Amino acid sequence: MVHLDARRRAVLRAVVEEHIRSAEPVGSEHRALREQLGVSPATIRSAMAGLEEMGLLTHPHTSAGRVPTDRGYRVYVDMLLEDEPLSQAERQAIRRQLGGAAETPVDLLDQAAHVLAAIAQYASVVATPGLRQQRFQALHLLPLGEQRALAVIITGTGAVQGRPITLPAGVASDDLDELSRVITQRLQGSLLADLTDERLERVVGEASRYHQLLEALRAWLRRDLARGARLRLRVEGVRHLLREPEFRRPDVATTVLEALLDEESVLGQALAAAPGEGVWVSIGTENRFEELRACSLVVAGYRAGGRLAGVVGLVGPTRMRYRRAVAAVRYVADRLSEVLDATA
Amino acid sequence: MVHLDARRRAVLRAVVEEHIRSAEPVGSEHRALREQLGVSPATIRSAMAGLEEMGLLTHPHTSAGRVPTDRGYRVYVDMLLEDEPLSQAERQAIRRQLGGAAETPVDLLDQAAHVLAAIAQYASVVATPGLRQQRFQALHLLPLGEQRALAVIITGTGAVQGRPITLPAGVASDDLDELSRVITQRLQGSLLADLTDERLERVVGEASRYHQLLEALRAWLRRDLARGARLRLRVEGVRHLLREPEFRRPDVATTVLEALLDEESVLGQALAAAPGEGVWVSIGTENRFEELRACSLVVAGYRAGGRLAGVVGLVGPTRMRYRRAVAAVRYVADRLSEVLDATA
DNA sequence: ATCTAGCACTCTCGGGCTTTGAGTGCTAAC
DNA sequence: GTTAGCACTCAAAGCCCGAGAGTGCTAGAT
Repeated sequence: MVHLDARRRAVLRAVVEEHIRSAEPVGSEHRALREQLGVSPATIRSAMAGLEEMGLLTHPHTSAGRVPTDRGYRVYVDMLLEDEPLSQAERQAIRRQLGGAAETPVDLLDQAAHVLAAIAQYASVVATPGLRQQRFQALHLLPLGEQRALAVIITGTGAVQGRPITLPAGVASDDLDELSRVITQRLQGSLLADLTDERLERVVGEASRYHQLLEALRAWLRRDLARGARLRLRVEGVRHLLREPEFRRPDVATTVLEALLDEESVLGQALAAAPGEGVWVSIGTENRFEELRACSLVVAGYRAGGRLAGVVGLVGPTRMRYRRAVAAVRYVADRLSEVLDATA
Repeated sequence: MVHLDARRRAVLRAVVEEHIRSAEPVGSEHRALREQLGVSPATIRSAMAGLEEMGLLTHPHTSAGRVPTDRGYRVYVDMLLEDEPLSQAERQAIRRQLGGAAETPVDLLDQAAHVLAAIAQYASVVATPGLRQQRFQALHLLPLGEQRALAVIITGTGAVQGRPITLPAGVASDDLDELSRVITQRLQGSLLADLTDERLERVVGEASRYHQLLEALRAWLRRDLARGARLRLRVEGVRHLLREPEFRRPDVATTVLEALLDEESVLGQALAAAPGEGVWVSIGTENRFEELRACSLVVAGYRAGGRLAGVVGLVGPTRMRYRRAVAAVRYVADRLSEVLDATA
């Protein structure tokens, strides 16, 4: 942990906040700075020089003002960040969006992404849990013509997943209902991730004639497990990023947008680094991925059915309005948990 | 319809194709042009002057070469476009992606978007039909605790849509199965768009105690109808656009990306203008929406279950490789129709 | 009648120059 | 420890100019 005397602390905070506001390097004679700190430019200069020595500020070139480094933002976020509660109107807007009509969970998460992007004016992302993170509620095998059926899994959160499967020879349509009922009864409440091969095997007895059918189900789940690492991501409000001056350089914009839109695995894995508790901030080069080095993430988990279900967050430039971002993410995550925990 | 003599025709084609290749204004002394046309620059110049007069070419400034106008591209596409069949390898790649494992329709469309973007190197978009465009296959009401049920609609293409609804007082869990069966039987095969209020009403008898439940179903469908205009869109390969020189200007890029990503309704409505048959090309200012004036769309419909189900297409700069784009879109749409028509 | 060559003209682009001014670091006085 | 003064540095902006690309026009060749 870095130690800062009161003066440097004040200077760091002022520089960071002013830079966040203006997007320009901040000089020692800057008006807002002088007013806020009430000391002479020379004094500010010496503090700045110290902060630069510590690696918290930097200089684009000799005659420019100071700009926070990623480490500078880190210290700011860790030590100097004050809460900036959302306005009453904003809270209401969020609650209205999320508390509205009983939607499907997917709709709800879409709306969360939407409102978060709108309020924070950055790109938002919601990672919805893969199948395996959810609890098995029921399986329904629905006849779908000759030798084919639609397998529908319903999860604890009310999500519905269907997939057509081919029936083994010798399984009639009439068996499907019975089979559905048996499987549902036996597996209800299990985490889908826990449905290992053996577990499924035991459900209907080993040498059963349903073997082939179970195999299909298993393949389905396994496939979903494989893509489980990269959760399903919903990204919204990308337009806000393009307004930020740091993303006006086309190469930077391209890199970031690729990471957000086309290579979802990058963002997904970056999000996976978030701890379960609280609001997590990852700044610039702290991100595991090169592509996100111009960005910061502000992320929080949300809960459904009493368990951590996914994460919701913001992506912005490192020069991000962390106060607002943290407040918005926290509020949305909390509301989301409230709604989802209630319905599960 | 514009009339062009052979010379102008050849010059227009050469200019358009060279500009597409190089992204630069094309001068009358341009090497490729002279070689291709085999006449002197002066001759080319006079043809160009004529084409400019007709509004098919333009001049960024006095001493620059010519650039096609939107109308120029239009004439090129309508009169001068030759087929450029995809390579064997590309066809195979597309077929592999689309013919693979029996996926859910949604997965299939995602893959179509993916492979199309990869092959054409532009952004791709796939519009999947709204619920109402599909045929009703079955309804299942699945108990979901106290007074609540999950209504699952299965459509002809095997798509699954679920939504929790609240049961009217006096409807027990046991009734649900029976009710599901009745509704399924009566409605099977109907187009969801045709499920009008009266139609639903008749299904279980008028003053029925299921009234409230039907009301919920109806609301669901109606809601989907409302959002039916904007189909569900899957956009991929946006990164390719950012590589194009015309999208390097941040304001242009912002406008286009907003239209593609955040304001799906814009793209959706633009796509809705596509006719059902063949490959449709919409160039720059021909697009209904201001935001897309820097873009061209190349779009074709695909069929499922014997009916037009949705559209698939590309979004690129007006300086687009139309030959490739048209070939790729046509091929993907055809393969998609093949697969979807087969499984429906 | 069409094409070509020649030529004067226009206008953008890029390089190199200078000026400007913001911001710094240092030193010495308070 | 703080402040004022001052010389120094360096990017950004403006400016000028030459180079070069491309044009349109006209007169002559085919």
